[in-house]
Amino acid sequence: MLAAKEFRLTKLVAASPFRTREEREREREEKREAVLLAAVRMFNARGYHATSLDDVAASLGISKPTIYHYLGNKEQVLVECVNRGLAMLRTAADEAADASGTGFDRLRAFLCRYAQINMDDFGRCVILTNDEVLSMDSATRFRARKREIDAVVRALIAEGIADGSIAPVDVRFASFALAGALNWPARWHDPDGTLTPEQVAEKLVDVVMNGMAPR
Amino acid sequence: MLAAKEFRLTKLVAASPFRTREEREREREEKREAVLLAAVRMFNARGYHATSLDDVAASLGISKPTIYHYLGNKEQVLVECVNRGLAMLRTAADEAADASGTGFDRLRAFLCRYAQINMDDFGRCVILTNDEVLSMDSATRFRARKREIDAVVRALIAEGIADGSIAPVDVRFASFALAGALNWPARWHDPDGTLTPEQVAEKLVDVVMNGMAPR
DNA sequence: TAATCAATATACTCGTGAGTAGAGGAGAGA
DNA sequence: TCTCTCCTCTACTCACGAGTATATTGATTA
Repeated sequence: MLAAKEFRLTKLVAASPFRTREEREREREEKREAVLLAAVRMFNARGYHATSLDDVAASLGISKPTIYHYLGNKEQVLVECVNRGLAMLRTAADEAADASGTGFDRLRAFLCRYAQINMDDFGRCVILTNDEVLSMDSATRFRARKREIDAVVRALIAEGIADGSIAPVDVRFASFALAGALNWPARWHDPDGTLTPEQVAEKLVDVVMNGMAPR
Repeated sequence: MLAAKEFRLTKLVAASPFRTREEREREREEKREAVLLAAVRMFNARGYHATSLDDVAASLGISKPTIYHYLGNKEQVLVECVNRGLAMLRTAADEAADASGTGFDRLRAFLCRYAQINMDDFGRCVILTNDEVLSMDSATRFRARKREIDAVVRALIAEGIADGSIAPVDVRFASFALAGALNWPARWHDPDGTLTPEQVAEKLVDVVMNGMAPR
């Protein structure tokens, strides 16, 4: 069995319709991910309540029970989507915490990444999902994970104030203002537009870091 | 008839259960407004789709057909709510356009008012309502009215840049960033919290106008 | 080769919520 | 007093969408 798989891996034979256990598991994963991607795009475009799993299934050319074969229920579909977005944010936050440089520079770098994630399919979903649509349980976990990200922003601001690279602003309100400014693209950014998420992020972060007042 | 009303207006008699035509019309208006207020609060708290008109009616101690007696359908309820919010914004925008002072000062004053409106019941509704929930027709009008407000923000920024009171920022992205930062309280502000909308608005505007960089 | 399992479909159930039909009661006006 | 209009209700209809029961097919395993 192992020999057969090794042989096939050498690509000496055409792709076989017979799958090994790993291949089947990988395919299952791929299908699950495809369902989530199709779902998150429709959730983002039309809203969670306005999107039926029949619609999602149709967009993939499958039927609703197939979705239920891969995911427990509609809420779990949404939860998996926001979890992917939250995971990206978490990674970015961890990198910011480990980075070196002034508070200002580290905050700036993190915010750029944060804004970019908010223009990703799964990242947008984190912003567009209101916790009222979730069950109490999921909503609690969701809020907790968002709070973790916010805590990192506040820590970075505080560090910047401590090292003198950031003006002595009100940390709480600064984090609210930054979050709002950088979450907003989740609602207006057009992925087909001329500007890439990187460019949009850069420009927004410039404005919010420097403010309006001439210096 | 007129004499009877005049007599009653002198408050020489106790309030009568018999209504004049004007009183009846005013009462009808009041009831309509009460429906809208109850509806917008539930829409804001639980989302438009998740709120049934049965719920709204129950919160007023009436039945659903009574709501239909005052308003055409569910979408019209929502449209009337956002129109009230948009009207407040429009008024604030007109005042800003007529005000005197530097671009910076006028922008600052307008943004404070803008942020406060976003913490009002009807103002929040403007932010929380995604145009996908509206019919194409209503959505088009909605977007157009929001664009008018945005145009005022951009004009104020441009004037500020012209008169030197505002740094030469990218007008488009500055307006996006400001809008995002000041719209966000619609999602997190707690009306029962310790800070009034005025205080919140003031603090947020401070942060976004001055930025993070030490000056 | 028989039994099993994975993937998918069709065709349901069932609850919910928008919107309506129609009745009743109460004040206004003739 | 009779009628009209306004307000409100109870009791529906109807569509939609979440979730399920069950059949089928093809591959896997014993």
